[in-house]
Amino acid sequence: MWLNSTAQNALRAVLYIAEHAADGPVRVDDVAASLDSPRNYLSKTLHALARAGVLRSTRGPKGGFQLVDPPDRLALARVVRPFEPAGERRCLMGRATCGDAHPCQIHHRWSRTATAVEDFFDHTTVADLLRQDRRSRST
Amino acid sequence: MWLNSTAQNALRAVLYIAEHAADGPVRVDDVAASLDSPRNYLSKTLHALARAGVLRSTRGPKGGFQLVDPPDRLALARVVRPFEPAGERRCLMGRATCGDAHPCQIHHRWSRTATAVEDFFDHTTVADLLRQDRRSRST
DNA sequence: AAAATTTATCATATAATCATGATGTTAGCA
DNA sequence: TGCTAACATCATGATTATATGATAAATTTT
Repeated sequence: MWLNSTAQNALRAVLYIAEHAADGPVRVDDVAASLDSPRNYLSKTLHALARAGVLRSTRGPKGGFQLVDPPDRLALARVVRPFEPAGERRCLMGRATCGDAHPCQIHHRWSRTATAVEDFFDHTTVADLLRQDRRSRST
Repeated sequence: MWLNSTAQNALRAVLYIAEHAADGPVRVDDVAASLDSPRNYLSKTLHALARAGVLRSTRGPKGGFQLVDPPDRLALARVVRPFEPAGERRCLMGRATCGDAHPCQIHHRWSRTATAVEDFFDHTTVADLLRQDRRSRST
């Protein structure tokens, strides 16, 4: 499960930036090297996060990317959402009409699980990632 | 969330076949018409389910697809698994090394949610879909 | 003002997913 | 045997996701 690779990179990049926040703006090249991820593609990804209000970018020497909000105010949902397909529906079987009003056969049962996942992304913050025991960290 | 469209079609197709099991084998053309899904692509999908032991196909007149097992013995996981990317890992951020031994920063927290999703697919059966109130059914 | 550093963007390439149309293969039946 | 109904498969195309390389634009430093 089940994030696409762009969203996964976004999470890892934001985490890296948060970890290095003390040193000022973090350059794309540093993030890319750390994640072993293609530079220009990552640049596009970070730019998308800037448009989404998650990161702030500054150009020129000493430039780079910074978090807009403190880590405990940054839910993972905000990092991940810009990379989800546009009008994604929640129906397990992809029925266009499915919803609380016209539920498909599995709607209610699936809703409980789907809500659990959404809650995870809404209530887990970047601060939760930073709090982890450093011994179990890997880049 | 967030099955790819092939897996969604597979679920809908299996459900349709289960609903029409009494009439004998169900033809691809009937399933395709009911789902408004491309015939040949669906054929490939159903064939994959046959290879996976979920469906049995018979050719020639009066042929079509049937469930191999009764609906209450058919977990959604079996229907969906053939259409998941091959060696999918469970790490939220896609780290190759992440696991119970070398957990990433979010591993334990995410594991609880991921397990809930896996349990849903393992323990929900096609029979659960058939049991639904017919008034709330839509094809 | 010029040079250096850094993000932004464009054009293009590659791979995977999704889809279509044509043709092959199997099985029942007259 | 030959016809027909049905699944199986092949060749190809379209779309989207992922990636690369070149260039533009902005900012700081000298």
